[in-house]
Parts: sequence; C-alpha cells; structure tokens
Amino acid sequence: MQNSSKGETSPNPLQIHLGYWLRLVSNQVSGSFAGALQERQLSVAEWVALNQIETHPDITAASLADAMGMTRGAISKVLDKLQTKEWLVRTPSQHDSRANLLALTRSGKRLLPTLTRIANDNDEHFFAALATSERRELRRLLQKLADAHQISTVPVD
Amino acid sequence: MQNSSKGETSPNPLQIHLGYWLRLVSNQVSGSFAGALQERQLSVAEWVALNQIETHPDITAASLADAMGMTRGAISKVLDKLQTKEWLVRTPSQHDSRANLLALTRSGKRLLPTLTRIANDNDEHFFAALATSERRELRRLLQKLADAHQISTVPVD
DNA sequence: TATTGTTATACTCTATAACTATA
DNA sequence: TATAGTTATAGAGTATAACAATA
Repeated sequence: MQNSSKGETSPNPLQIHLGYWLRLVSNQVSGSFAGALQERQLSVAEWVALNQIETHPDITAASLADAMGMTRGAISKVLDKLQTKEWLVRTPSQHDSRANLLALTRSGKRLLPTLTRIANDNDEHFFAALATSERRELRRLLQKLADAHQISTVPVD
Repeated sequence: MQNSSKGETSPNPLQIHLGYWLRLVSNQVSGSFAGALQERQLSVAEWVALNQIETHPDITAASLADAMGMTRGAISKVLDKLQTKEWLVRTPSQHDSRANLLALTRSGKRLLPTLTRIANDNDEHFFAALATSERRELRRLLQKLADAHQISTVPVD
C-alpha cells in the first residue's frame, strides 16, 4: 500500500516507470546527504574529490575530471575551494611541469573519517527499512545495471 | 565483476554505500531521459508538470508546487514556458479569482502520448538488463523505501 | 601542434523576498 | 491579515571557449 492509502486522488502515470521510483528514492538519499555536508560548508562534488584524491594519490586534475564526469574548468573551481580550506595541495609534476599532482593535506586527511561517518550514517539510516538480504539484493540489482550499461563516472550530485 | 574487471587501480570507498549505486544508476536513467526531452526543447520539470496537470485537471499552481516540491516562483516560470508553447491555459477560478485553474490545451494533450513513449522507451531500454522478476523485485524494494520514508513529492530532475 | 590547467563568460535552475490582487 | 500568483534579484553549479605555459 505504498501510495494508495490516504487522500490520494488519482494514480500518477509516472509511477509506471522504474526510473521514477529510482529517482524518487535516490533524490531523498542524496538530498539528505548533501544537506548534512552543507552544514559543514561542503558540496557533494568536494566530498567526492576528497575521496578520489585519497584513493588515487598524485592524481592529476584531468584524470579527476574524467573520473567525476566534469569539465576541467569545473574541476578547477572545486579544487580551488578545497585548497582555500587547506585540505588540498597542488604540486607541479617533476615529469611534466604543466601537470599538478593532487594530494590531501594533513588537515584534509584528518577530515575524511568524519565525513565518512556522515555518509555511513546517512546510508544506514535510509536503508534500515530493508532487511539485510533485501539490501544485498538491491545492491546486486543496481550493480548489474551499472555493469550492463558500463557506467563508470562517479556521481557528484 | 561489476567494477574489478579491467584497468581499475584501487577500489572506490564510496562504493560501500547503497546510496552510491542508487545515484550512479539513477543519474544515468534520468540523464538520458532529460537528454531525450532536451532534443524537443523540454525540461523534466515541464514534463512532470504536463503529467500532473493531465492527471489532476484544474489543479492550482500552489498545489502543483507542493506536489513537485518546488516554490511557487519556480513553478510560475515552468508554467510560463508551457504557456508560451501553447500547451497550457490558465483560467481564473470562479470561486476564487486569485487562483488560476491549470489545464492542457488540445495541443498539449496531443503531445503527451509522444512524450510518454519517450519515457517508456527510456525505461525499457535501461531496465532490459534485468529479468522480469528482477524488475519486479527492484520496484518492490524501491517502493518499500519510499513508503518507509513517506516520500511524496514527485522528482523533477 | 597537442595537452594541462586556469580564467572569463554565459546559461540554467532554483530559492528568497517584495509585490499586487483578492479573500 | 492571510493567500494566490508573479516578478525581481541573487546564488549555485556547470559548460564553453579563450588563454598561458609546457610538451
């Protein structure tokens, strides 16, 4: 009885699409996470960039832009913000002085566990409505779709 | 082997979150649908508004704003665009002359089946990777989450 | 010539708030 | 006073394209 319980007038024809339900739920999860980050003056793109740099030390801005599905101009601004907050340093590469190698500062590294906990809490709070086996099945189905469509860029919103 | 097949360096810690996979997949589905609409100079918000007005004839702008989770100012602009394209008429209410009753024009009604087909094709193309039983299970899980969190506003992006 | 990265510019989308008209 | 709707303004986020430095 997910949408026919109280006061509903007519069914919404958009609901026939799986994409509708996917977006409905995804917007809620991502929206509440974005809100939690915003309380710390941080965007989702900044959070993803911090993670990518942590995972791929000395990555370049161009590679990061590719991984995040953003233009270099857009990435440049995200990196500016992280640098202003002193969570990031850009070091010119020895091999190619056009390129900057990206790395987290001590302060940036110290921040990550806190942000990770926010992300974990958000995820756990939201998916607590599902049983463990259901969460496992949902993950399997989503990964199957991601695999079938060869989706590789990390979502940044 | 959804993400460990070729050329991957290190696993992405973001992938532990179900919300990550949800967003990854949802962005792809919604992004390709938005692109298809854009070829017809139409935004997702316009498409949703057209559908809501079709489903709830003589709805007011205020109710529509609530249903779509947008402000009245934002809805007003969406309605302006639909009216410019002559898919929508705003008729002052008999009972309350402040309120406008929203209705589709003949041209707007004629347009909807075409847009619905685009939406159907998009959905079918994307979820063809799943078996019928898997699609059914995915829908059940998503609706269970929507129900548990009482999500009622229609996604418009 | 091609590539890395930054910057200038413009555009889209939306919220906030001021406003008009009506209740 | 409160509500329906519009409009003016501002902000966030991103793409495009021009640019400088280096390869």
